Amino acid sequence: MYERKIPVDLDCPLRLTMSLIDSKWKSCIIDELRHGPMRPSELHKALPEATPRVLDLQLKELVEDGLVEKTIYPELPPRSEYAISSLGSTLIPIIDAMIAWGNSHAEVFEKKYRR
Amino acid sequence: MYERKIPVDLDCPLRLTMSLIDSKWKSCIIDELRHGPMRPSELHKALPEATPRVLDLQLKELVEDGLVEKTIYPELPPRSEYAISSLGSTLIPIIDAMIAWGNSHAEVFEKKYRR
DNA sequence: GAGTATACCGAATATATTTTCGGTATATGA
DNA sequence: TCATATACCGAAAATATATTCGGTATACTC
Repeated sequence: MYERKIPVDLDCPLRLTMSLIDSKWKSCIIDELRHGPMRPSELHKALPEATPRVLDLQLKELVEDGLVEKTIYPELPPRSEYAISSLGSTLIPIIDAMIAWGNSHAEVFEKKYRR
Repeated sequence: MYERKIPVDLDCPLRLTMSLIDSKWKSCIIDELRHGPMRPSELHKALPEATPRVLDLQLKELVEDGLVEKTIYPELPPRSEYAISSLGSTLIPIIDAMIAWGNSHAEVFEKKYRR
């Protein structure tokens, strides 16, 4: 996450949690990684609406925050894998709750957000 | 929420849920309103880091999304109150889970985000 | 009459975030 | 030799979001 001029008060536990997952793709990335480690190219196939660049940027932040772990294999062509960390996996119940909420209430927002 | 040029795929339940609460102040607003209806001026006192303007904008979106209900009292000076709706209250377990997570892991991020 | 408080809103500006584009490097296969 | 695939990154542009400023209107108190 970029540094804000006026930094958010992260003493608030809600703000702290939100700051870790509230970007456009982070929660989706965590949701994808729950089933096992993935390479960046696999992640892009799973989330085709996200550009490789933005996945790269957000994976980097997730690693910095300790929610995801990166493994580099010294091969050519290069290979790396990203896996959810034990800290990151503690967020899964929250992700699950949001998925369940979205499924339960999708109809309410169906018309509103229909493309 | 402002309309995106390339609209997000809200068929994904996770993205749908996130889209409703992932702005800077919405989750905080919902958290404040859980204890009862509040007037805009009260909300601003409770969340002094948020400007009245941004609270106004985000309350408007929360009302549009059906998560918050607005009551206008025909008095002068004007008075209005915002209350969490029954739909909005179904988000409270998610908010609670995020608060609990933030409390549990605050130490991990203490140094990182210390001002 | 001047100051205060209320809720709300338009518009310009500032900031944050994402996207787009192109480039690094190296091995493989056609 | 040329195209492909891999992961990654810098920089500019585009977009999204938040902030700042000032203004609307009204009734109250001093």
